[in-house]
Amino acid sequence: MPRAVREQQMLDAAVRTFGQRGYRAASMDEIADLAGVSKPLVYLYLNSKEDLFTACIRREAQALTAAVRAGAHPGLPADRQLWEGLRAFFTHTAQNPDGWAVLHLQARTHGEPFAAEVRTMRAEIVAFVTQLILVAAREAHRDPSPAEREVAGLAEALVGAAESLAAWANATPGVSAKQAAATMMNFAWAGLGNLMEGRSWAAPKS
Amino acid sequence: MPRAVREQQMLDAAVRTFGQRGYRAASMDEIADLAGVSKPLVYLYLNSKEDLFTACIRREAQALTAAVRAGAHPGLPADRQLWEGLRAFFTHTAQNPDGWAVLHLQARTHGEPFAAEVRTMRAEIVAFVTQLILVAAREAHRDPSPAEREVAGLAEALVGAAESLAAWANATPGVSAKQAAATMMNFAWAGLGNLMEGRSWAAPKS
Amino acid sequence: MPRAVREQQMLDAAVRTFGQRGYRAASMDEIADLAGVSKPLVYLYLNSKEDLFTACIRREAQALTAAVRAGAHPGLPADRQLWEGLRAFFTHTAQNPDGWAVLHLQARTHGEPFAAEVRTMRAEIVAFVTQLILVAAREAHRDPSPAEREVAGLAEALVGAAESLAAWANATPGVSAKQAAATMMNFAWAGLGNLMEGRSWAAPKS
Amino acid sequence: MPRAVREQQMLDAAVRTFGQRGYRAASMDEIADLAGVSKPLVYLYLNSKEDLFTACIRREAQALTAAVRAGAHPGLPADRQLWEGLRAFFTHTAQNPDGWAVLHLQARTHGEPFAAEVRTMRAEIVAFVTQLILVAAREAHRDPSPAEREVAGLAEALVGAAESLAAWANATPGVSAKQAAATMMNFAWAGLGNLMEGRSWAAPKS
DNA sequence: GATGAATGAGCTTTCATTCAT
DNA sequence: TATGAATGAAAGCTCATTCAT
Repeated sequence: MPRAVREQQMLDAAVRTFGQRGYRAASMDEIADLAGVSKPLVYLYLNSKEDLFTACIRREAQALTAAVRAGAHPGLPADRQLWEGLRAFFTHTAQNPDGWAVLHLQARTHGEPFAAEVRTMRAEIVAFVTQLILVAAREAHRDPSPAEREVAGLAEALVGAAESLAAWANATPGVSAKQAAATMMNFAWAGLGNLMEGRSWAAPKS
Repeated sequence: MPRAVREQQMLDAAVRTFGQRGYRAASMDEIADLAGVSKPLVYLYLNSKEDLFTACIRREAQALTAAVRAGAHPGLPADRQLWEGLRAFFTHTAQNPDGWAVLHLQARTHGEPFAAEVRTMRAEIVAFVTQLILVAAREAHRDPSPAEREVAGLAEALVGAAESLAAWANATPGVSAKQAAATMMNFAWAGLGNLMEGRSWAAPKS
Repeated sequence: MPRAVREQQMLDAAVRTFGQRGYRAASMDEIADLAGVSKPLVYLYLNSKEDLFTACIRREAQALTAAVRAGAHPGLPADRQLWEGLRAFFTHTAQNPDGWAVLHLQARTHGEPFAAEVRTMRAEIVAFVTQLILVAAREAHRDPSPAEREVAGLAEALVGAAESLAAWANATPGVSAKQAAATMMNFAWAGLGNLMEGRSWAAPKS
Repeated sequence: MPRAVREQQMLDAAVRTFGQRGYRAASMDEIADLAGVSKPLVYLYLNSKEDLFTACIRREAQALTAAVRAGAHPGLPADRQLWEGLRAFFTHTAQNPDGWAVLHLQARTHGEPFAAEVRTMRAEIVAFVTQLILVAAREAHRDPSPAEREVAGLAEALVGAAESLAAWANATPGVSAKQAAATMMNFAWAGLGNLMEGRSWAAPKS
């Protein structure tokens, strides 16, 4: 059996095991068994548990960002792009729960080589959202364009809200990807709209 | 040294170790060392690694919800309550990064006895926010009051956004708890305001 | 509470725990708890686990040999003495199962300081039986008296058979001490009787 | 080195260690050392200390019963079968003192998973002896055949006596298996002979 | 006379990793 | 390309034992 195929089988088994058991609790034995190969072969192809986990994170991160970008076509208006991106995100996470668990839970929880990997992916998504917000600001002829830090914070909040809703949608029966995306839009777009118009909530002086 | 004091020392050490290393990677040896006691004493007082971790989660969850509730005084108008609750939340998480890591990352990542513990706490906070939204709807004389599922989704999104911002604020130098709270309010309040007035973003057909 | 009384309570607890759990599996914690005292007191009175176990063995050995000797009055004819000794033996072991477990199982199984203690007791009983056999030989005017080694072997066999029957009687409902003793007499006395008369089973050559 | 061979080496080491130290006092470290392998290999092949001990018991029980049955050929008259069985028994126990210690002392002393294993083997031997006694009764044209419970008790006593003599023969220099068997026959056969003829020792009315 | 507080040492078990083939 | 055989290192947990009071 060709190496590339075997490797994908191993990564499949690893994502499933890491996603369900966690990085430390997953054993190379179990992964090799699930992949239907012997342990030395896993080491031959993927070097070490650390490298294997990193490979899982990379593959799943790639798949997720690809899905989101594929949803949001550059030509559309900003709100439509956001809407499509969110739908793609919720759909992908619902269909790849183990991959999502690896990215959202496991990779961030197990320290440095891995957290960085996820930060990179997350930064990419946050950058995508940020740019969307700036496009929207331009579309609304907002002048001057909003402060960078403010936009960064909003993008973070938006992504965090989406992540949280993904978990909620997965756990709550009867909530579809589309509904989750609609909730996100309702929640976020108005707040962003206010930003466009330069209004903001007035913090009390306390 | 009296038992109660020692127990708190142990919990301090455990929260720090679990927060930084994760549940599996943290060793009882390291925790005992950090607490300045021998391992058997940790077992004598706290029974097992599992029980110790659970005790950490409970203590930190209690502290966090107490802080949030102490911030939001029931007499105030809803937006003010939300604002104060958010400030308390960001302040607490900034001051207890290890405790926050235990609750937000570790406890959710390491399976069933622990995840349930955090779900309980999170449900409490989500319920608190939900009720705040409903109060706001009443204050705005919204009629009929919004659908339960819709409110639940928004509360989830709001809490998720706040969790995400907490991590961002901790990691980004120069972002204060107050600023994080302001970002949250800007992000969320207008969206909620739209909800109050019955408006919503129109999802495209497809 | 006077020391002597406390000590007996501790020995009671220890015999029970050692008898049921075994020497290694019994923990000083459990013994102290069962005795209703704190662990340091057990050490103050009985020094160490080894000494405590030895004290248990001695007390139970003493009680058992005393019971057997009390049954067999020196004045009676030899068969009657044997009969009474056996009855006393089966009665005592049935009434003190934990003590009997300590002597018969635990003490012999856990190596040298302890096995010697039981060998001493057993030697005493074997000597008693041996002497009984010799008395019987004299009563039967057997001349010359039987070889020492032969008698020793028979006594060993008799004691072993009795020990085995004790376990069987304890485990089989409806078998009384008296019935066990009768079985022993039927089994043993005739064999001994043959010995008295100088007859023996002819081993085939080969 | 092939697995089957290694496993036997491990069992050899384990029988020796368990026989001399006892189940609890024997450490897996010592067993692995004595077998000339590392500890993980012992676990890989034999699972756990409990399983290892059980495997020892089973192997030794099998070997002992096989030896006894191989000695007593079904065609012979009952007394001759008994004689040969006893010789085989004493020979085997003398040649495998550690295995005999495992069966006779350790397995019975350390509680339930193990004691049952030995009870099974012992029941098999007692059944064999019982059947021998019944055959003898038939050979002697005894009518009616003796009561079941009586025979069971006698078989228990006989086996117990043999077990005890085995220990004695092992501990007393200069006592051969043949001599031990002769002592047993002298002790037991006459008693059984009385049984055959319906005679019994008359218990005093107390 | 009695105990709460504390520990050094040791145990069973698991796991990532590597040879030799 | 693929694996059966093997291990160093470490982790969770328990226990007999001792102070200080």
